Amino acid sequence: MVSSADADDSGTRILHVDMDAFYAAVEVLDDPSLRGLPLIIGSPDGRSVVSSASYEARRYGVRSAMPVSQALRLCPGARVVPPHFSRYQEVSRQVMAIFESFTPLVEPLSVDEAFLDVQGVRRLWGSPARIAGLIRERVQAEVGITCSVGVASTKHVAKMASTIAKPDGMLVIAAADTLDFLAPRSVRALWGVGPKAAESLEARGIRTIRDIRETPQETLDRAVGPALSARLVQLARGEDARAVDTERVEKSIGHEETFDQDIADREFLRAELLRLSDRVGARLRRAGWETSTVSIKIRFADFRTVNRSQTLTEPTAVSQRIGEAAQGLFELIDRRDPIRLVGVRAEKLRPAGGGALALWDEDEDWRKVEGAVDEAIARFGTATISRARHIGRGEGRGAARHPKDHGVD
DNA sequence: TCTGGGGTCCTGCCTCGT
DNA sequence: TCTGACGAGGCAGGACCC
Repeated sequence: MVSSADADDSGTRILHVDMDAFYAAVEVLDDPSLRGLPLIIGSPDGRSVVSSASYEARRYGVRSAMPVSQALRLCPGARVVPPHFSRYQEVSRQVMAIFESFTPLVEPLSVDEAFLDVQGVRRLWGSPARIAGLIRERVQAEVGITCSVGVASTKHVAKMASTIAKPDGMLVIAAADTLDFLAPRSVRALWGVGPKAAESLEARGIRTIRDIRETPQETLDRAVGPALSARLVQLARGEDARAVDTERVEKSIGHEETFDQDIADREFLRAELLRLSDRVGARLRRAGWETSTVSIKIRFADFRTVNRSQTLTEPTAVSQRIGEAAQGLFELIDRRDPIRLVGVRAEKLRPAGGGALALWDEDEDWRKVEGAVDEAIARFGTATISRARHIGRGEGRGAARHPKDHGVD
């Protein structure tokens, strides 16, 4: 589906750009002999699931997150290609650079999609619909793969539009058309409605977004809980005040691994926890973070999953201490059955070295300082206000930072 | 049939301090 | 000194997203 560049885009400012079957497209880019074939990106053996599938494979019912074995039963002629994540990252950087050449307000959601706010660059590039067209052309010409774009007044509607536009399409929803666009669509199309929430809503006769608008709040609360129901009502009304956020920070870092076969050997499992802790610690140190909460995840052969977490007496980025905590948590689990997955995660991150600081400059507006303090407290539970000798450009608005980074007085 | 790995967010329960 | 109410925070589980 392709809206024209002169489609009515009045009241729009948000673009959602989504690469089409991204992993499969990159594999075709690197090996043109794969073009036109049904492709499944995933490990051919073990317990892998489909990470991505070409549109040729999707025609057979192959979907992401489906076990590869099941996908091969649906599409026996498919080629299974192991994923090359570092290569996807590399192509992703190329694509994001194109987005950023149009507007600095780019919020990557994952390797293959991003929100763009183009309100401020209309005089430079033209209307949002025209910018969407230009982006599609440049991604195709410079990277060699296709993308789909949704253009709308809010993030949520832009994302819905890009989904409908797929593959290799573009859909523009003028602000005045938002409610009509939303009304007949399934509740499943709303952000945050997965299989469980959809089942609960449909059991109450709530099937479309129009139904959500017409259902009393108490009924929705009972169906999906107060937090989600409040969000759904807003989205169903076309209200979504979320701005394009260019500075999202990760809140946890973890690694997990599913074994080819279930494992009961405790020593082996303890060693695996140490190995995963080592990877987590290395990532923390690279990012300059410490963790104050370590959690482990254990999934048994029957798929029952348990989590155990512990708040540390001292925050750390030392792999050995994370590993000791992980092993200690593992010993708290009484069940001794074979295990299919173990994971280690570092939560409640803060800058390494201990100081959660809200920095401010001589000439900065005090309201900005207040914002920085709020943010530091929200993230780290504490904030120290310090005057910085120098804060470089582009290092983050009101971000909490460690004194060593800035030469604080 | 057989369910990855990386995350975020919400809910409910429990404990602890005031 | 004891007791109950209440809020904050830790912890566990689960839904959801890509």
